Amino acid sequence: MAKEIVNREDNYSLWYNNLVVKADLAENSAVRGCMVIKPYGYAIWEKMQAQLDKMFKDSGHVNAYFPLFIPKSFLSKEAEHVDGFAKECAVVTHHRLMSNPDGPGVVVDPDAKLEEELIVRPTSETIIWNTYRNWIKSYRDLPLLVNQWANVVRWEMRTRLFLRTAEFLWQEGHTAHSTKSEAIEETERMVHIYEKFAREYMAMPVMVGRKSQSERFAGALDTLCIEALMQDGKALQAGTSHFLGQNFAKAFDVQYTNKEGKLDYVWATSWGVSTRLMGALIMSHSDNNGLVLPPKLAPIHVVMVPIYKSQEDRSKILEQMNEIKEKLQKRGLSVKIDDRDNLRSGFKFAEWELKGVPVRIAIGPKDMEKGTVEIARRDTLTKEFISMEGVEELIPDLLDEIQENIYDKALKFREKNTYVVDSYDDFKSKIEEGGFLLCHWDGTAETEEKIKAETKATIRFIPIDDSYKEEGKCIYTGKPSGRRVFFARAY
RNA sequence: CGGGGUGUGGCGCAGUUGGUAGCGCGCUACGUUCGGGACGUAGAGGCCGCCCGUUCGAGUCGGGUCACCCCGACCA
Repeated sequence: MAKEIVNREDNYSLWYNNLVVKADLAENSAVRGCMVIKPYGYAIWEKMQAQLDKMFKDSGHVNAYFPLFIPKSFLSKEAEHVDGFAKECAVVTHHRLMSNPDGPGVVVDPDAKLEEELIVRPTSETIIWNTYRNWIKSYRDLPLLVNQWANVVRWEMRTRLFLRTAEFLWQEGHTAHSTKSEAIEETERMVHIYEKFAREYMAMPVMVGRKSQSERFAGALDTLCIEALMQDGKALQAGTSHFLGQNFAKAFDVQYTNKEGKLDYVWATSWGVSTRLMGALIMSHSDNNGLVLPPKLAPIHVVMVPIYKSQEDRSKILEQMNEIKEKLQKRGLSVKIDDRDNLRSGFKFAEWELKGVPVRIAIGPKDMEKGTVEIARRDTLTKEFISMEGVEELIPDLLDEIQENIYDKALKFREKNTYVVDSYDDFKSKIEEGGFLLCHWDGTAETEEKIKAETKATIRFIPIDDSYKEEGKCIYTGKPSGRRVFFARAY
């Protein structure tokens, strides 16, 4: 299955390291597991950002910014929360350096020790809720719907490019509501916005579900998620939305006066997606020729490659290309003419395929004679000659078609790799092939833990869709179960 | 944090019994090429991850350390 199409081992460097979207891991020894996102890769992130930001604002949210440093005492105010993050925190202890009295270089000035250590935010619930205490006094201040675009640091034991870097970029929404039901609605609204973004923009089909208790966010009462299946058969959590109950309001004493004039704690949610989405994008669509970018997120929609022998031909063709480029730009497309004179066209074809540009237009002397252009699609790797006249009218439709085709392909892949499994023996053999396994589970953390220990598979999510409700028996214990859940090995 | 592996020009690698480094790609210049990753000629580019040790002499041997990759435990 998956491994025949794309072998992750082989393509890892092709997709990430050799490439464009590539992130060099920083060579400085002090910076562990961080990434440098090159301009082309960052352009993809900017596109994602712009679209998500629009979707947040369209649903009533606003942006704000909170400090990078969190006083250590803040983190310990919510017991479960600190348990979840304590093991992966970067801690600031001093605020000054001095020249080394015993030799060259600089050392930390021992006199500059901070009275209270600062934690580099692994997530911002604590510092934000500490601020919300002063922002929320009345029911008229609610709901408070704030999002932050930021970087966070989690000192993970093991890092992996894009999927789990020590520092990553993300957005984190933190909302406050006067009622429990309103907060739950918000939690659901946001996970569906993520689902829509993944489907419509990333061309990535995702399942919406609920995390089991053991996979829940530290400090949350409920965690909803979007979960995608990568081409190597492993699942990837691509975004989460948490219902935090009144945990943080109580920990930071955020109370408001309700319509009846009584004090009450507010209800909270938080939700986020990160640069992990770029890993998801790459691993969902790429093939052995490199990246395949969905047109809606591609920094360059159309690349134009001239083919020529003489400088005369070259300038004629480039002139023609500029005309087409202008027409395409008027339709809102991003177009690149690859006019580099030192490279052959074949090399350029391969290079732009590696970068995942959805459409390539090549024009040579023969085209100039016949009035045609060669159009190549990145998703299917097919080429055809069409009339130069009116090409600008066809390209937008073609891009839409590519966007759709990439989605369909990913959806078919997931459907083909989702299995209904009713016995534990079957489970153990199927899990080796990868994919989602849809099984009955008795609902206990013990069973989940045992299955994980024996097979490395975890419950990715409990579907919230009622169509998965059905009476059955747990594949492990045989105890009764009211619905099927999705198991997979995950990143 | 445990197990395994790797650190040598920008990238990918070689380097024998220890004797101050080589190949391919890329880069620069010139020429010939140009419809799917061109070729020739001439060049430039390296405190061999870092520290300590053994030795007359260390890329090579020993110890330590840091980083990265893979497999676990942990996690977005």
